Order: sequence, then structure tokens, then C-alpha cells
Amino acid sequence: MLKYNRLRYKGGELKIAEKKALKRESIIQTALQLFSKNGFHKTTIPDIANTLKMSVGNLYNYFSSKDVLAKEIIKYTSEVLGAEIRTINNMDISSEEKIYKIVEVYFTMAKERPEMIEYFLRVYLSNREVFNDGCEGMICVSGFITEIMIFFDDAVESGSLRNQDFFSAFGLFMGYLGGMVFLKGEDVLPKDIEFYVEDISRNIYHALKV
Amino acid sequence: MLKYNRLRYKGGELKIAEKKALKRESIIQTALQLFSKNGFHKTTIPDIANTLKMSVGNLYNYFSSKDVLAKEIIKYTSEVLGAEIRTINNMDISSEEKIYKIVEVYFTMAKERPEMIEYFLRVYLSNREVFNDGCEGMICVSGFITEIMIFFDDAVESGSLRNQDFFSAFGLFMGYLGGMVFLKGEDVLPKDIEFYVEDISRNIYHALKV
Amino acid sequence: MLKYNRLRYKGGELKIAEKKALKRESIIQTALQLFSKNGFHKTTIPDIANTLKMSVGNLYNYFSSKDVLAKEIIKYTSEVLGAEIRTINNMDISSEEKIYKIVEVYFTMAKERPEMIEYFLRVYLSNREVFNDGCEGMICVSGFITEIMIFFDDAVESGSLRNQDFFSAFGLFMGYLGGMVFLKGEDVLPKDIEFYVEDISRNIYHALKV
Amino acid sequence: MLKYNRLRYKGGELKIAEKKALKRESIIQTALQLFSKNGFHKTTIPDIANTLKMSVGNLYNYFSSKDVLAKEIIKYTSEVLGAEIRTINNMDISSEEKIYKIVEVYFTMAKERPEMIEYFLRVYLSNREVFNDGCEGMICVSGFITEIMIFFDDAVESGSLRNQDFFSAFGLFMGYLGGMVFLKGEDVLPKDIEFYVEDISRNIYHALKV
DNA sequence: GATGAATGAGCTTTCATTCAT
DNA sequence: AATGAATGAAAGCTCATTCAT
Repeated sequence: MLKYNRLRYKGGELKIAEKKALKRESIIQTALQLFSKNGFHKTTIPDIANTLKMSVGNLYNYFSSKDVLAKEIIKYTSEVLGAEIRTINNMDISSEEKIYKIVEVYFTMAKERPEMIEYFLRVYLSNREVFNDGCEGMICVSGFITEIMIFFDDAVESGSLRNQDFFSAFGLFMGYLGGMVFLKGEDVLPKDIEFYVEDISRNIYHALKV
Repeated sequence: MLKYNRLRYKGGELKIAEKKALKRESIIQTALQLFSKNGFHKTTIPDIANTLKMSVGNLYNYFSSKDVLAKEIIKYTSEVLGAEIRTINNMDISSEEKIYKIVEVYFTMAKERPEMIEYFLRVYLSNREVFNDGCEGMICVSGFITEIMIFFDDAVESGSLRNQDFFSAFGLFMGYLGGMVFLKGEDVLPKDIEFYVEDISRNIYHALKV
Repeated sequence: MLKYNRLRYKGGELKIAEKKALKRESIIQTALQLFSKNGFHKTTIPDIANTLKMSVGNLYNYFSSKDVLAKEIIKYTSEVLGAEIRTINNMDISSEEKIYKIVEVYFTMAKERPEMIEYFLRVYLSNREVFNDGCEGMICVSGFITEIMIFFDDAVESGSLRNQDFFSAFGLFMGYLGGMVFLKGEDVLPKDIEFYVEDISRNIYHALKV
Repeated sequence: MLKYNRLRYKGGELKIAEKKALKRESIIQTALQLFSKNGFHKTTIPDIANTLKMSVGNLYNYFSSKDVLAKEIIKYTSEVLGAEIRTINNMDISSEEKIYKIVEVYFTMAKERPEMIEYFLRVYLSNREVFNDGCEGMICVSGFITEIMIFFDDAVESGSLRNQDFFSAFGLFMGYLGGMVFLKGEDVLPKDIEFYVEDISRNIYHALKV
């Protein structure tokens, strides 16, 4: 009977599934913003539901717990960031230029969608107990890590960057960029974040080049 | 510092003040450990009191709120770290060697007293609402920042490091080192943290040198 | 009974009524099992609907509330048990033999369809607030009580059982048999429930005989 | 220091511990009444706290969860009932008289403290999921069972009751008496519960005697 | 200074029921 | 008849903080 319905109401059903997917994403977006702005523990489920003008109970039809929601968000965020870097990886430019573009894309995102970067810093980084179960060993951020790894391996292979332990290089990217965004969030940077693209991409390049 | 107090004060009533200072510090130490291990929100005041075998009520005689305690801890931690770097700043060695020593001291601390570094990452970094009031603009970590600033200014003046916006350099130190310790905490580093001293101090030096 | 309906009604629209009756019964069966196994409050309407692969909304087309469903089930269960005893009542055997058969039938049901007996113990017995309105004074289990009453009156009239307050006798049947099934459910009985038929029917007979 | 305090304030401390024990018992009493009257799931922790004019939070200082409270109550109830029967067991009277007294004591309690018996029927019997963990195999009601077992073994040894599987006899006591109290609770008994002592003790004796 | 019982607001999560489709 | 997203009140439980002793 289900099959029958599927055939019969194909258009209708698809619209429903689509609608649900859209709502799911809108929950992710809203929760991402609230978690980033107010912290994981200070953001309540009713906060999220109210912002979305939906009921608490219904929110649980989409995500079975607050923790599950937090994990879906980090995956989502990691994918988005990873996709940006993938584009750069696929460009036919020098490693130095790629570094510049990665820093640029990261800081642009920190400016235009600060919640995405801040989620890393303020939610993922510091609520180990939430992500321990299901995100062990950074698998929930593999979307992002993988692209940095590809960038680094390519650059080493092409002879433009020194060969060293990947994590030494990864820590530089992740930590340096994250650190700058943190400073931005603390309002201590004397200049706009984009001002630093030049300095920082040069520093990174010098740190890693052969 | 404790030793210093002991020398300074003599007599009966001063011993009481001394005793109180000692207890105050033991609370800081214990809370530091628990906050770092379990997170700020997952650590309760009763948790801290139980660990110290003292009553909750009495704990409040030393710190008027959980938030105040958290702020005292970040200052304390920042002082300890800052003192270590001050020692290095006062050495008569090259900037390159200083960088090496700073990285070394940081990673040694991450290994021997991981709670001090993790407090930065897991508590200070991500509970803005707690530190907003009283620690604006990173004044509670000025003990650490100041020393990095002195190191950097000296090195620029001596002509060994390139002159650039201080925060570009500071973000590199703070972010890179913090990032590595985070990776260590996530258990993703294939080698012991101390293994990375060589790589990372070289990377930092190359990034900043003239 | 279902078979009977099938014979009685013919034609298209009647088939619909038949279909509805079938579905109604399947809901009762499923809910009976779930309520018995997991308890009334731990069984949710979605649980029942999912097990039946039907929607919650549709389930409400058959039973207007969870409480109504629970009441229908106790009536159904009582009818089934009553029917079994009715058969025994109609047999041309001694009261002693009837007691044996009643115990036997009860324990066989406890073994083969444990949910029917457990529903009495775990749902009906303990959720007074659910059955208060509509099942006052045990009218929802009259199907079962009536047959025990008929058995007892016949036996007294025939001179084989002592004349005493009906409830003294009824409490013995209901309580003793129910108690044994409870012990079975708690897994404390050293032997299979059927082993006890002999003992228990003898005990009951001795308790009640003239 | 603790030791010191204990010596110093011995009187005071004992009073505090005593006070706590009293409060603990008052919680048990109140929860027992509410659980029995309204059912386990329909009684909320706020209900209990309000009745006691204490705060919800403080109640949790005495019992770590609703389930734990329920288990403490069944142990308590079982002890009280067991103590009553122990007294009878120690009397120098015939088994027949002991049966009479057991039934009498049970029905008296059902009349004067109905919540104790009803707790067995309406809470313990039917919320398996609550008692599963920690009360397996009826260990939480062993206070009661043990005394029935002692009564039965003594009576068999003295030659006054037939030797049979203990559970056949235990089921008779527990089920029959419980069943009668259930009927009382349903308000279907035409006479006062005490009226049935005579009938029921005779029935039990006849059921079990040699 | 020291104790820990007490408070109560606030959290996450559940679920019977409704209703637009 | 059938669907299942949506509602929202209410549950169990936690915890920073207070205060009488």
C-alpha cells in the first residue's frame, strides 16, 4: 500500500520529504547561531524552538537529543568549510597562492558567517563530553581535515612545502586561524580581520615552505 | 609565591591569613583540575567541595561565586604561564632559541600539568558569558600575553624577527600551541607531544623571522 | 467470533465493516501485548501504532483515547477467559474436576498467552485511575466473574462445595491463580507453571469443599 | 578536624543524624500513601514534596531518584509486615490459630494502614520496570516472604500442614489475601473486610492441612 | 570559619492528542 | 480511512546559592 501511495502521490510525497529536509536544515542553522553566540549549555532547547517559532516537542521529531543536534551541526559546519577548501585545492595555482586563498576564505567566513567558525571554537573544542560519543578522534570534522590534508600532501609532493608530520602543519592552520578568530571575537584586534590575511598567509607560507 | 608569603608574615594572626591563602590556593588547584577535565558546566560546586573534603558553604567563604572562582583561576593560570616565559625572556639567548624554549615550556606544561593549558582551551575560550564581566579584552590573561609581547618586541628590536602587527604574531603562538594541545587531548597525535617541539619551533621561527 | 461475522455479512460495504472490525481486534491484540509487557504508562500510542505499522492518527479512528483502549482490552480479555470457563461449566463433571480444569485452563493460558493474564495483574489491577470511569465495581471483568459465580453457585447447590460468601471463594480463585502467575513472571518458581496444577487445584478443592 | 568536631558536638551531631533519619522516614510514609492512592506514575515528585512542605531539590538529598524511593518503600513495607508475622510465628499456638492470626493481622493492616497492602498490589506488583533493577527475584520483599516460609516450614515439621512445594502455599497466602484487599479497594465486598477473617482463615487451613 | 540541609528556578525530554492534507 | 507533523503541558532531576546552627 505504501508503494502504491508512493506512485500515486509522488509529487506530493517528495514535497513533504523536501519540506522536512528544509526544516531540518533550518533547525541546524538556528541552533548553530544560538550555540555559537551563547554557548552550548546556555542555549536551551526552548530557546531554539522559540527562535524557530516551533514547539519543543516538534523539534525532537527532527533531532532526538540536544547532543545529537550538536553533533549534526559540527558535521554540517565541517562539510561547508571543507567544500570551500576543496574548491581551492582543485585550482591550478601555486601552494603559496592556495595558502592565501585558504586564509582568505576562512576569514571571510569568520566575517560573514561568524557562527560557523565560532562553533568550532566555542562549542566543539570545549564540550568534549558532548562529542565524545560519536565524534571520537575528530571524525565529525573530517570534512575539513581531509581537505587540509589533501592540500598539504599535494604541496609536499609538488616540492613546494617541506615534508613534515602532518599534524605539525595541520595544527598551524587550524590553531592559527582559529586563534585569530578568537581574538576577533574578543574584540581585541585593532584592525578588521581581513586586514590580517596578508600577514598570516605569509607567515604560514614561510613556516611551511621548503 | 607561597614561600614568599611565609617569609613576609610572622606571628599568630598572620598565620591565619596564611592558612586562608593556602586553602584559597588549594581550591583554585582543585577547581582548575575539575573544570579542565569535566568542563565548567559539568563541574558543580559540590563536586569541588567534595574533592577538597570541605563544605559547600565554606567554599563560598573563599569565592563568592562559581564565576568569580573561574576568573581567579584564569588569572592564576595566566600568571604561572607568564612567569615561565618571563624566565625565558630574561635569558641571554637568541630569539630562535627563545622560541624553542617557549614551545618546550608550553608542551612540557601540557604534559605535566595538562589542566593548566586545557583550562584555556576548554573553559576560558568557550564560556564567554562567564568571563565577559571582569575579564574583558583578555585582561585576565594579560600575565601571559604581556610576556609574549615583550618577547616579540625585543626580538623585533634586536632585528631578528620581522616587524608586523603584534596580534599576527600572538595568534600564531597562542593558536598554534593551543591547537597542538587540543589535538593531543583528542588523542589524534601519532607521537608524544614533546616530539613536536622541534618541528613547531622551527615553523614558528620561519614564520616570523626577517 | 470473527468467523461468525464473516458468515453473517455479505456484500461490499459490509466487507468494509468487517475489515474495520479486524483491524480493531488487531489493535487490541497488539496493545494488549505491549501494555502487558511494558506496563500501561511505559507503552505509548506511537509504540502501538509503529508495531502495527499504522499511523497514530488512524489509531485514534478506532479508539478515541488510550484509556478507552485499555478498557476495551480488559473487557476483551475477560470475555476470552470467561468463555473458557463457560465451556468447563457446561461439562458434566464433578466440581472437583471442574476446579482442576479451571486451574489447568488458567495456567495453560498463562503459558501460551501470558499477556492475557498479565494484563489483569500489571494493567488492570494497578491503574485504578484509568479504569475508574467506566469500569466501576469490576463490571469490565464481569465476563470472567460471572462464570466463576456460576461455577460456585452450581457447586454449592449440588452440595459439593460449602456455602459461603461468594467473594471469599472468588478471592481464592482470582488471588491464588493470579498470585501464581505473578510468581511465574518474577521467575521465582522452581518448576514450570503447569507443574502446580495438581497442588493448587487440590488446595482450592480442600479449601472450598463441604 | 572532623574527629574533633565529632567529640565536641556529639550530642548535637546525633540529633542531626536522628533528625535526618526521621525526615527520611516521613518521606517514605508520605510517598507510600501517595503512590498507593494515585499510582506510581500518577504521583509526581513535586506532589510528594508539596505534601511534605519541602522542596523538590531537598527531597533528592534523601533519595537519589523516584525509583530508588519506590524500592526503599517496598523494603520498608515488607519489613513492617514481616515483623507482624514474626510475632505470630513466635507464639506458642497451633498452626490453625496462626493462620487465623496471620489473616487477621493482614486484614487489620488493610483496614488501618491500607496504603501498606495497596502498595504491594498497585505499585510493586505492576511496575516491573521500576523494581527490576535492584529487587530481582523478590529480594526486596524477603522480609515478608521469609516469615511466611518460617511459618510454613514449622507447620509442616510439626505435622499439622501437608508437605508441598513452598510456592504453592505461598501463592495461596499472598494471592488470596492480596486478592481480598483488592476487592475491598474496588468497593465490591458487601461486608467489611474483617468479616472475612473467619471464612478465609478456615479456607486456607483446609487447603493446607494434612 | 565551617557545616550541609534547604531552596526553587530551570533544564532536557516525553507523549496523548489534534488536524491539515 | 489514513498520515505524521505539530502542540505544549508536565515530568524527573540538577545545582548555584543561602543561612541557621
